Amino acid sequence: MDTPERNQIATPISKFEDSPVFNYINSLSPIKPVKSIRITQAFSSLTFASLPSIFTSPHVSSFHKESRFLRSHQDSDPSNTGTSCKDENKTPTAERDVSDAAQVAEIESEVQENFDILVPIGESSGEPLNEHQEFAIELPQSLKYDCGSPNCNPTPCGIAAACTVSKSDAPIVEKDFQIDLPDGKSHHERISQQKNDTGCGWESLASESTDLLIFSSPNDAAAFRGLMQRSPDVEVGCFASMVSNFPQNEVNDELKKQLLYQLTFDEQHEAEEPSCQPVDSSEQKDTNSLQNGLAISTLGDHTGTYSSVNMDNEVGALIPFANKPISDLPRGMRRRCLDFEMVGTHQKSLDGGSGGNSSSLLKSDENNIPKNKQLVVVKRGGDSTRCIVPGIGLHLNALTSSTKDSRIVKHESLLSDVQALNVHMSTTSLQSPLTSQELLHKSLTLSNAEDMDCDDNGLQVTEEASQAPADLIYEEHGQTSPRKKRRRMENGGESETCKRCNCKKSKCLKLYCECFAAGVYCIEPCACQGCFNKPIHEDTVLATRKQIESRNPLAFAPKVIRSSESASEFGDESSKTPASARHKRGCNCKKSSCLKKYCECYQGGVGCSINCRCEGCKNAFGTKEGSALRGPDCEEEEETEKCERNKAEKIPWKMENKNSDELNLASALPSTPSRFRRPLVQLAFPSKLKQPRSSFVTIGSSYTLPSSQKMGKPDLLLPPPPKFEKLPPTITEDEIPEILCSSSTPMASIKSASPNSKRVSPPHSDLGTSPNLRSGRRLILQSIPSFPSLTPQH
DNA sequence: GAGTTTGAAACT
DNA sequence: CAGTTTCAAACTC
Repeated sequence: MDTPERNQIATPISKFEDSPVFNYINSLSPIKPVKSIRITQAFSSLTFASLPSIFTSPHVSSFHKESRFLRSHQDSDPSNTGTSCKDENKTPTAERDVSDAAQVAEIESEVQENFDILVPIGESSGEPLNEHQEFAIELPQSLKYDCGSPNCNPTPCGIAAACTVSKSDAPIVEKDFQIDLPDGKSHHERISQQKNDTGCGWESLASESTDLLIFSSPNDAAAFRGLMQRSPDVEVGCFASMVSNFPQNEVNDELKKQLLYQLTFDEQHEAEEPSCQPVDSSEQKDTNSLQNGLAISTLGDHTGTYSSVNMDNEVGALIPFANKPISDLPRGMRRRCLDFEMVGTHQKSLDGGSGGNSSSLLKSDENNIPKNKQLVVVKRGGDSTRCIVPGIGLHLNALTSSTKDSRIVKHESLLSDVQALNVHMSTTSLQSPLTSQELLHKSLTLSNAEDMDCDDNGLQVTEEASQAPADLIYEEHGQTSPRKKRRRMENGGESETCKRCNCKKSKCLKLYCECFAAGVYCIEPCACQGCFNKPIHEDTVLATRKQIESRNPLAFAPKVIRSSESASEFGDESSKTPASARHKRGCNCKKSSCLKKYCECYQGGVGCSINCRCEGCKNAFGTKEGSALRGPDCEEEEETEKCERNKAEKIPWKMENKNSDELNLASALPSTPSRFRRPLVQLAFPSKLKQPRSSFVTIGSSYTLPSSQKMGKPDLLLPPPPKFEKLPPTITEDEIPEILCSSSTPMASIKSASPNSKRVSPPHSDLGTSPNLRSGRRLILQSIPSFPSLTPQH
């Protein structure tokens, strides 16, 4: 789609330049390096991205596609994998190549280390070729990123592409790529590709995942050009990918070195056109298809790589990202979430054998990697563990409210956050590799650190909000029963994250299923039986969804809406009581008096309204009678008072949370990643907002939990808060129509929303230090389709 | 952890 | 649209 890629990560280029590797390369190359300028770019690209549906499905389901890709790729190109290496070793020339490759590999690894890029080194510490192969997968992504980012200097990418294509003997498919030359000029380059092997790569990329080629069209690129600044990270990634490829490609050392050098600086606008030439000369035969094929699958992983760069080198690097408009980030991440979640989940299982599995894109070998560089092992396993996090916002928010208490986060929440991010990414072409990566990387890094805490579940989540919003460590060690997790979440207060259903008969294809209702795939932790709500059954899920929507278009729409103005401003909101939000359809409680979570209103943290048909309503957030008697205006006030009274007795936590949350949001969001996360949450919010259950939380909902809750110690005085102690996911009424009406395409939705400029933050706008949470959130709501669109996004 | 309660979702 | 059934979460013990 149109998603521009951004690299928000401020790459430590300077560091790179200072590194021995750099010097070495520099010495080899006639080109004189210019001191790189560190660019912090605000990520606005996301804003443009279309809102992806939670279900990555039709369009997205990058995961599936990726998987397919990998499979096909492998099948078609067996030589690319380990076999190729063996063959090379057998031949004399191969030896030389191998040695060269090894040398290059060394360099590469060093370079990468310098960049703190996560690399799949693990298995192949002794096998340069393998390592390279693994690296090779990055190339496609690099291309993607470069191409994707408007400002990004595509040269490297262009080169890479050219290389890939140049040697193909097979029939080729021509594609137009816009390449920005170092001199700043852009022109179209016709790149031919192999149709057979490569075809799967580029073509697939183009056709199947429009995401990958974000700016395949010049127009798009131009459109976004102003918005985004190319980030060094991207370049780095490209660079790394390129380098990795060389050995495989049997590129001669000189060329390799030169290329590396050029690539490195290309981004800095110092690259020279000649850089492409080496590529031409280089021989890329086998790797083309592989690289291309992997490209899609690796996206998620890549993200991680980039993030890692930021994370390791600079905590502050994340900031730029954080500053980006909320709407932007989440989206981008969504798509990737799927991949990432896998990463996080599988980390532990790396040893197990990701091995030949195409799924294992990134592997890190601790031995090979410097301490501070945590290897992220990404194992792309089957569909099993994908957790789409419904409530990223919550988690993130919770995380952001850094405190020791917050530190221990249920990894579930973290996962969910990450996943949610991934989901966004996956659904939208826009990806902010950093976000997902950051999370993962951070989590990984932290996991090593002493800070980690282990959950009952075995998931390890560590959060350091104080340091960086993105500092989240999550690791899944084991699984626990859904109930346990749920409990945890409740206790911890971050529980909204991942939904874990326990469906036995519905196959998770009905609204009974919380996961399905939330628009997320079931994940490993779910205890569901005969679950079809998995990426592998994407078609089924989508079809079912459509069917349900056909019956009830609002089936997946948020159930709780916030009264129009309330949300506009933090201050306002903080003063408002839950009553300002209402359950759209109302509840039908008869025995629970709307005082238990059986009641959707209560669960959602909102008062009952005239729409409710409840009997004996005693909703602590506002009774039906109360709302009926008073007008909306009075209602709020009265309810507020009422609520306060009630809360004091029954559910103080709610008010407290809300107020504090919002306040915190106002104060804390700016600095924390949560800002953008919130939007994500909403975006991610599936049509159905079961707040308590889903992790999706409306902005302000869960910013700060009482420390006790965070710690997992609910206030004793209070009744068990609804799952979302935070605010229930709510959306303003005026927003709802937009959301519902909003087309699946983000751009369109944005456009429609943007007229209400107050709410929408310009994509390019730099939130900077003072992000406007509201705007971000609003933007999300408006732009995001209530439910993941069933129709593929183009 | 098993069983019960509850109300939404689904079905008729 | 109303009544009934099914379902899974919420709750209780």
